[in-house]
Amino acid sequence: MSEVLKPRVRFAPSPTGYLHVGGARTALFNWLFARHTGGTFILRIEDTDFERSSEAMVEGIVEGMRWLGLDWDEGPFFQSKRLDLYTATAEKLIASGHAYPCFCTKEELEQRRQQATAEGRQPMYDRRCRGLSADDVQAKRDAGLSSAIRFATPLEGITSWKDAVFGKLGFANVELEDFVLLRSDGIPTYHLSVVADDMDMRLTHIIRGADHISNTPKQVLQYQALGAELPVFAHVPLILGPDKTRLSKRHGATSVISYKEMGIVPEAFRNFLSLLGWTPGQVKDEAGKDREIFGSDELIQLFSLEGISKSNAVFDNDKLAWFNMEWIRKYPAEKLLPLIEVEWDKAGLEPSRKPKEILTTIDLVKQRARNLTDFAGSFRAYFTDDFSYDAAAVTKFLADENARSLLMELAGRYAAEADFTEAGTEAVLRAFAEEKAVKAGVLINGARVALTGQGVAPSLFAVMVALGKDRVVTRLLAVENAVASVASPS
RNA sequence: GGCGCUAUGGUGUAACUGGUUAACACGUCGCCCUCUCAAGGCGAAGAGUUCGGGUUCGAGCCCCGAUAGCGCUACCA
Repeated sequence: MSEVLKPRVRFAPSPTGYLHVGGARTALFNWLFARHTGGTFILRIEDTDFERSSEAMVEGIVEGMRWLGLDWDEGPFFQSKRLDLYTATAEKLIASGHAYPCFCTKEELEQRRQQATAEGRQPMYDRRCRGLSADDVQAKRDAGLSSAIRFATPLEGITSWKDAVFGKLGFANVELEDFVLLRSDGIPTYHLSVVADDMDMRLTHIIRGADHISNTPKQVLQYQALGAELPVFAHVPLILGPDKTRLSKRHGATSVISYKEMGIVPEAFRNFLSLLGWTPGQVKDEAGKDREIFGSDELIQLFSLEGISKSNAVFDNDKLAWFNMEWIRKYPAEKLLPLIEVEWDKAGLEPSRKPKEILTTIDLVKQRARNLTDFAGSFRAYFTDDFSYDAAAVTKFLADENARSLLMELAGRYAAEADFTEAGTEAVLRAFAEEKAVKAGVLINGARVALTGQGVAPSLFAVMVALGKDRVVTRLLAVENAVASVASPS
């Protein structure tokens, strides 16, 4: 009978927008909790607001979750297909005297609300339909009036629960209005559908944004009215923008997918998000300092509700950039390649290199990548012969005609060089510089631009080996093209 | 306005059940390395824990008050 109860949790977005970072973090925490405890993670789409919900948004959410590697065990369930459950739940509530029909129209309600605020009163529903007798109700029904169903909140007392993050939380019942469960068109409101579903899906823990704290008492009341056991509520603090207001479009990218498009690697985003409002405590590295780079297995192992913080957190792009850099460097080239290929496609780049060369080259340049788009941008010349020169770099390092002719001459030396290794190529260049009585730096910097089109690159000789002898010779000989392309921009 | 929550450097966090000069990471600045730029190494600045009271031998941790920020205040979710 009493098998060990495995936690059941859910992520329940409403498809009224793409998966935004706040939602993603909630999903992540639920997922981490489920995986840590060996529980079940359910995806439920809260699409009872037909006006604002759309199929495309559902796909956007799913895409975002897949990108982050958040897989679910059950669902997706759609509330729009479970309406019978909600009406049945509402009827139970009516039968037990916990809910009642309300015939006030939206317009009447709105008008009373405005009047109340104008007179300085609380704009709360005045419960005028709560006292309707069975005859009154029948009479209105006969007159063809439609009704919403409201919950009859207790007129006194306190509704409280123990939140896993915030501790004991409570609201005076007088502050709670007789909220609507079922709209007059029979569609449930959020208040009803969440608890009906959470109960039906036997959820044990409700991990969600702290913006839901205020309507938790409305849900607790329904659990009590239905005689159901309360799940554990865990409210997660919100994510704010740099100006400490709730993160929104004003702050720039807010959808998870836009971070993918910016060249962020999923591990980096997940790692960053996990540490926003949660901490595993002190996890030391070999040097005894706190570590923050965690892969998903480690996050799963470390995650616990106790580590969730109570205060809101600011989304810091700089820190995300740092995680991204760390993770790109950590990725083996084989794993990076498919992600890079997406960037190449977008940039119309077709690598003119052999697959094996590509992998070693990725390993060389990933050390200084800040995001995936770099591989199709400033690293372009490493993968294709179809690249252009950076004007500033050409002006800075290839302005001297003499240097350019030396580079062309140097090409000849390389063509004849048998030992095309880092040490070999360096020896050739330094000997050549000495012979011509020029500084090696001049040739090195010039060669870098000729070979990569950029003023910034890894160590020149490592670049040479990565590109291979033929390419090095060809590109050095083509050094005048660099100057020409910059002088007469197409 | 009402109700609720929160409050540690610029940012994210740490600080065992109150007990050394409040720690770590990102960011910032400087130095080193060097063929460029990152990275890396070394170092520095930056909070006396929102403010004011109180309890205590002792408070970032407990209590009270203030302030600020955020959330909710819909027949949205």
